[in-house]
Amino acid sequence: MSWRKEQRRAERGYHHGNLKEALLQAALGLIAEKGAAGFTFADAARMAGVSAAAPYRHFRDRDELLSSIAQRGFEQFESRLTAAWDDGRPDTVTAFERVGRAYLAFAREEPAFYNAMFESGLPVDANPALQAASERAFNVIRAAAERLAALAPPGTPRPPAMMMALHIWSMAHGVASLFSRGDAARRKLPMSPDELLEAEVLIYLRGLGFPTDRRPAKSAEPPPVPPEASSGSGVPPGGPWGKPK
Amino acid sequence: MSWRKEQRRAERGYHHGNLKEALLQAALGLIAEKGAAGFTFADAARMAGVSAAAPYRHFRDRDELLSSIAQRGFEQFESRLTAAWDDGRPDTVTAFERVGRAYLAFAREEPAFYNAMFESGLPVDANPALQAASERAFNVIRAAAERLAALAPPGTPRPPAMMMALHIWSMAHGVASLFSRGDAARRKLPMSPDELLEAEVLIYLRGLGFPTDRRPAKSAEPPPVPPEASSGSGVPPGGPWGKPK
DNA sequence: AGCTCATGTGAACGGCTTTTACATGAGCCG
DNA sequence: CGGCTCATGTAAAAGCCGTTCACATGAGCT
Repeated sequence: MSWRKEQRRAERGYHHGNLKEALLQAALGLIAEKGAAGFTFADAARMAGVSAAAPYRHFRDRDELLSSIAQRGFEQFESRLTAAWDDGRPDTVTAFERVGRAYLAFAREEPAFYNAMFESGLPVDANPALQAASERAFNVIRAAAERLAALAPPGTPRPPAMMMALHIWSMAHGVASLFSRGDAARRKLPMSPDELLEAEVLIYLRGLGFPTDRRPAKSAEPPPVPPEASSGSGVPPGGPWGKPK
Repeated sequence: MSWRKEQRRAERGYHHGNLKEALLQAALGLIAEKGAAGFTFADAARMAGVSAAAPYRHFRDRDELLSSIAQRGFEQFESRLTAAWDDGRPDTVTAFERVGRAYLAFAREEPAFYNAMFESGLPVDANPALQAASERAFNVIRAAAERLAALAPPGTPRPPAMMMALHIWSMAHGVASLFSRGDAARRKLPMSPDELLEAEVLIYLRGLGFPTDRRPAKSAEPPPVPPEASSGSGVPPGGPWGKPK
């Protein structure tokens, strides 16, 4: 009856060799399936082929495993946002919107990370490393907002970059957690979450006085790269939303 | 040692008399304290002074209790949003922003409900009654957006009300779940969550072409009520954000 | 070859969820 | 009033999980 476990053991020996990593991977899969709440320490151990007590050699407790995953998640998140931002190329507004799409893409493609980071209820502030990682990710948005704010049309008061960053973050997180994940994604929407967020951001930027109908703006921005005939996903003609019937 | 339980029993008799309600209240308190994930069926039973098996006479399982709470939450939510909207008085934009503040206020003041509704991970779509309640609440925002959209400045394409409603919802939910609750509220922000959301909505509405500097707009809106010298929390002079230094 | 210590095991404790058989007593019926 | 019935409660038990502890194993160093 227990030949399974014995065989497992025979295959890999008494010592696993890479248990910590195996546990992280197992947990990632389980969280993606059943959410951080449904994820079980014992299940991860089973999946790695070790006893229920083994994980305690690598993580103080279940929460520490979760924190480790959230930590990695923030790091990957930061890296993806940074890549999307691409230092503002080919122009600030285009790059800014690409960051928004990257946010949603991450939430969709890495549900386990996203869950651990934002929906697991673990106290980010209680863990300095975690908090720092979270802050580094946010700083990508913040830096992008900074560049954008610097381009504010002359004559109008310049919007605080920090505020813009918080606004953008809240929009992206709102769309992701309400419409882009799990079964909530099944709400019938008139448009895809990506389109929804893109329109939202465009309208917001327009509210700040940024020209958004054509990119790059014909304003004072020095194009770091010759503008390509970009953006198959750019603004549809007639504004950020489809043409009204 | 067990005089406690015996005494409890002596006080209220073998039958509790109102266990279902007592369990709901207990659960509400527990969820507010420890989150939906940390909430325990057994704990609620203990708090109500009954055995661990008693709750099963009133709820199929732990999830059904959670669903009941979410259901009530959506109902109260709807009622509070409806009150805040007040049928668009004294003017549409003012009322619209009041709905935004009511959203945040609900998230802050009823953390247990909000948690059960949006953060407990229970499948809203799987429960028709729950889904319907959720939809009714959203419809308040949707109706408000409808009224607002009808006031779109002439000459510009009229924004779809559904899209506006989804945008506003995502902003409110984003701000609430990132900045307005639990320990995440401790992120040092340059402004309160309420101010943050208010500015976000105002900038967004401006992006749609709505005049937001003074309310009621001097546009075509027929004021249903003589405009009061309202809004101690209205737009500060100089735009939706504070004056830039 | 032998020692040591990181890593893994099994057993055990307490707590939770859920089921089952049984107990209680409130409300109804004659 | 006496007795029946059934909703509502209880205790006990099975199965799972998290966590701890004493003990086993074997990889790597000397």
